[in-house]
Amino acid sequence: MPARNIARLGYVLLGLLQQPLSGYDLRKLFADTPLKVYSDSPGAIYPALRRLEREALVRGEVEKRSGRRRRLYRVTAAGAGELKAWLAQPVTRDDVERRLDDLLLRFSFMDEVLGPGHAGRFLRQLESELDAHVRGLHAYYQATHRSMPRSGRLALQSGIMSYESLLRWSRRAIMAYKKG
Amino acid sequence: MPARNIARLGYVLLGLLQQPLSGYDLRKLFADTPLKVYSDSPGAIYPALRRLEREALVRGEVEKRSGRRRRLYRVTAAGAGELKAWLAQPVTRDDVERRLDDLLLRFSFMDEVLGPGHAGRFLRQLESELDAHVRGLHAYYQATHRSMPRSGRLALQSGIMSYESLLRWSRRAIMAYKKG
DNA sequence: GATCACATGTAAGAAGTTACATGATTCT
DNA sequence: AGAATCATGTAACTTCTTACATGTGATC
Repeated sequence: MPARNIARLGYVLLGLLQQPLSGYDLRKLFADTPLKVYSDSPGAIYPALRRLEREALVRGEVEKRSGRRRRLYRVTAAGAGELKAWLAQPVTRDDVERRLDDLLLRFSFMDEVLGPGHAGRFLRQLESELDAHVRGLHAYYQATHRSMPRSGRLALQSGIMSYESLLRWSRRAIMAYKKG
Repeated sequence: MPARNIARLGYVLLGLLQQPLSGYDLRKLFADTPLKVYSDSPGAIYPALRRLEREALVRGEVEKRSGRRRRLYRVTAAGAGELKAWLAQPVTRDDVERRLDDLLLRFSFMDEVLGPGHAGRFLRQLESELDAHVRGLHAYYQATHRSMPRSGRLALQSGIMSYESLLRWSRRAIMAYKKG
């Protein structure tokens, strides 16, 4: 029943629309906050909202009051279900290796949407996959670093350090969830 | 004269083709090494190689010997020029905020293609922009963390920590280049 | 009155995804 | 002989980018 094709931006929108917002509000979020990684271009956001509306995952209504006309979007029950299904997916090795940003994005919505219990489970899965991946990266480094140019070697080190930093974060976050 | 439209994958290919490789070789690199972040799908790689060849940035020749026929690609002088122009761009705040992966990718090719002097300058620019961005993130955190749900706050912390980790890396890398 | 911020859209094109398709060679 | 791997490609579809377009309300 779920398994619609929703692009990453679609999930970002579903997550942010926990409170009703207009396309313009969303653009400002993408322009002014650390959500900058997502495009604030109208050519991305308005069509994405229309797609979600076509699938009945959000519903937009023109707001009457307050001067300018603007279309306020709200998540429907179906939309909330799609978001939950996305958030509830297990953490795979492939996610860690190729879609790390998605994992953090999912986590950022998790407390509000699925509750702290699920966020804790997610973090433990993440920690385990990160740990395994870091080991793999170290092995790869050991096997190859001698034959790499200096900047390539340093770039690989930066990738490893960045995964290690996220691993430390995940452990701290697990502690934060244990404390309640 | 440069300023052709080359997608990220195009630059990855130009960088890797410092040594002659086939499309299949490239796919294996993307499948088996930390370059996994790039797609190993034939529907991405073969068309990308053809585009580069159409622009005369690479040249592919069918290798005769050794059983199977395979098309080995080499970078042309024009291709090397495009790669250098891309690598030589200054590090901007926008790069740091929205295209961090590109910056690391560029750095990984820099030593071989532009030499250590340029790599050192790049690192100093990167360190400066990262430092400024980390300050901005801290300010944003201070201003907003009280009104965020726990998982959102933790996700933001992870972003900040990851930039801080890269900042520390950049300082270490600068030292490595000073030592020669 | 002009300019800026608000607010929403469309069109053309680039590039990636998934899935399918094909054939050669090597291995068991 | 059959399976796995090598090796290259295409087609349909989705989504994003860039650029253009339009109009309103608020501010100087």
